[in-house]
Amino acid sequence: MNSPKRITIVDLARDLGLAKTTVSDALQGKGRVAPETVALVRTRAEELGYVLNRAARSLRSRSTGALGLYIPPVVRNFSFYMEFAFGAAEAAARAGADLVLIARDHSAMVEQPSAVGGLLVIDPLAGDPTIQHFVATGLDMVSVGRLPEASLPHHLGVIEADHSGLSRSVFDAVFARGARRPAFLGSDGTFFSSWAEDVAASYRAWCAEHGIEPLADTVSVEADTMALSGKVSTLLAAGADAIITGPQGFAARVLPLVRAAGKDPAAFPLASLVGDPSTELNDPRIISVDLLPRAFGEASIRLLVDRLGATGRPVHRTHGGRVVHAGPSDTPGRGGD
Amino acid sequence: MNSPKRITIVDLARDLGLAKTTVSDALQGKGRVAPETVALVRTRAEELGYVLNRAARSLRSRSTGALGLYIPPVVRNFSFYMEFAFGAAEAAARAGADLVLIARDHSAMVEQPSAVGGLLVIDPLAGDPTIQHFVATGLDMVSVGRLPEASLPHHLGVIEADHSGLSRSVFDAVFARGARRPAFLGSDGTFFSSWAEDVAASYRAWCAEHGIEPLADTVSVEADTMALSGKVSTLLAAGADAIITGPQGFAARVLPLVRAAGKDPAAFPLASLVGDPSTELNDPRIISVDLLPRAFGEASIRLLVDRLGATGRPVHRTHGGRVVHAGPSDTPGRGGD
DNA sequence: TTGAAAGCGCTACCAG
DNA sequence: CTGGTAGCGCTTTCAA
Repeated sequence: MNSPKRITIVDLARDLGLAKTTVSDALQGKGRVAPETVALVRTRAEELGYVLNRAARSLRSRSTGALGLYIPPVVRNFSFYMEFAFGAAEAAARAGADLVLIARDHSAMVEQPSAVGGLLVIDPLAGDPTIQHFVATGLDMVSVGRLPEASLPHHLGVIEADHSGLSRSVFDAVFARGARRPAFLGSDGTFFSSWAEDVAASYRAWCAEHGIEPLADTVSVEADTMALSGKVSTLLAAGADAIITGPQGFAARVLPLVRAAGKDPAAFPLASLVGDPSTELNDPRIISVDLLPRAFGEASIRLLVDRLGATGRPVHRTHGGRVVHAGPSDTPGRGGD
Repeated sequence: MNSPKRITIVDLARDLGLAKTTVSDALQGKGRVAPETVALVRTRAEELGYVLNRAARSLRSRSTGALGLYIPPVVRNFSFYMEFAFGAAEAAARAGADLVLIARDHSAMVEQPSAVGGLLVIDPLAGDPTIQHFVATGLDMVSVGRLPEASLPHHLGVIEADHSGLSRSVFDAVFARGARRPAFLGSDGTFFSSWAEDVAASYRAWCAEHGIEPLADTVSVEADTMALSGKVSTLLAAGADAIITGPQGFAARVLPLVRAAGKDPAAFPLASLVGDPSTELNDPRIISVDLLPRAFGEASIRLLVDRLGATGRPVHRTHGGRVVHAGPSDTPGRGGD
């Protein structure tokens, strides 16, 4: 009933009358072996059902065929991150690696670190102990969004969407629909990321350019309807005639609140800076940014793979996104690097 | 700029004047060491920035702190699987393991198998070469849905939702809304799973009980609108006065097609047996089954963890789900095992 | 083109 | 309670 004992390269070598070095080289096509020998070894390996022992390989060669993805706990439920993760898994597969979803907390990682050869950290919170741990480990990493720390060893790259440009397009669209006092509802310190910074700064700059007095507030990404409702009331009382929300899905949740407050949704523009596919991207009543999370995940892994083992200052890349209006006038995003 | 050389237990042992065995035992609390020694070793380890080498541990102890999740390529984009995966990652974390998303194809796995200690395979297609590979490897595994093969070594458990019961509730609901010729549109061979079997069988049985002539057809889970439209036309022409769809999201896609065919959606019940959160679960026009994918993922990992290393026939567990009507009369599902 | 030896860092096993 | 020895399966390095 149990594994009948797994076959090793030593077994293969004995069986073939070769040295285990030769077998090893033949199996991974290390060049020094005669083509016929390679064929012979491979055939026999298949016959005997040989499978490589990854642990042994890793131990000796200090390389693991896996890449890690760390998503901060607060936001793991957002569909943006799920789609991102699946895009990343796909890209990792193309690079011959598995993708490890790292969800354990810091303490557990000390006793049993993840066996990954490179790490993608997405929207990292300042001082997140898990990330500190990875840094201490000396793991090569690429961040999605800028890190709170100015400079970190082994931080090899940054990839981000053009949040300033995209949110600006949204503000313009809201303005074009007649809003003259658009309010901004961003995320608070429970989820601080460079994205949140960019978007808030972009709002202030846009207001300044249009001679509009900013009307901004923040909520927790974990806010319940009660909390959200309070914020919305305050903004409306202050004279908001449009609301642009930051965290994914919040615009859709604000919609009924606005209606309940007696506003006509048709005359009250609503926008989401991270469109939720389930509730926002297909809703004609909401202007939203589609960050193309799947492609984002793929591009991020590509950057990580490109930079693995490299040194020097972090490389910077930009990922595209697009603004989705109700009408047919979608604004294509700027992409590539 | 590079890692200043990672510290090992030998370094620690030398530093402390102890044997490396003692250090090893102390670090993992193997009981035989004096409490003070344990404290001493742990403190010093932290000071020196020691991190365990997972490869070495795995090699020696034949255990990896990671569990794998394999999702067939055809369906990876369905949000059901994404939510499932994140639930699984969370549960794995609680068990002290990482979750590896396995997306590589068979050929790549031979040269570089995934370093996992147990595997979750979900809705496996008959003859999927990747799964065959895992079986050959002798990896402990649990399947979500029954396997096409009758009996497989190391297949330690099966977990599934009560698809027959849930779909029956849906048929009843459709009937209650007045439909007398409800058609069923299931998935075809591009995605064969025990779920598809159960649901189709359940439909036929229900029809027989109600003296209704079955009206069923199948589509590819990858069907485009054109293909879907053709199927819908055929069903309507055959006299369908309601449509129940199998694959996630198909009911929402059928909705506009039905309207285009001149049917009044209000009088034409539409149902989804795997509700899509983005388009179906919140739509009052569609009756749908919420399989609670996140909790499903968690329960699946728990089963895997429970059964790791065990032997014998596969254990069977049931996961709950619920039917979501437009009204307030949701049917709670049966859960647990 | 091939082989032999050494050793990656850790844990299992058996002495003390 | 602690230490020594062996060895997991592989790749690296060097010699033939």
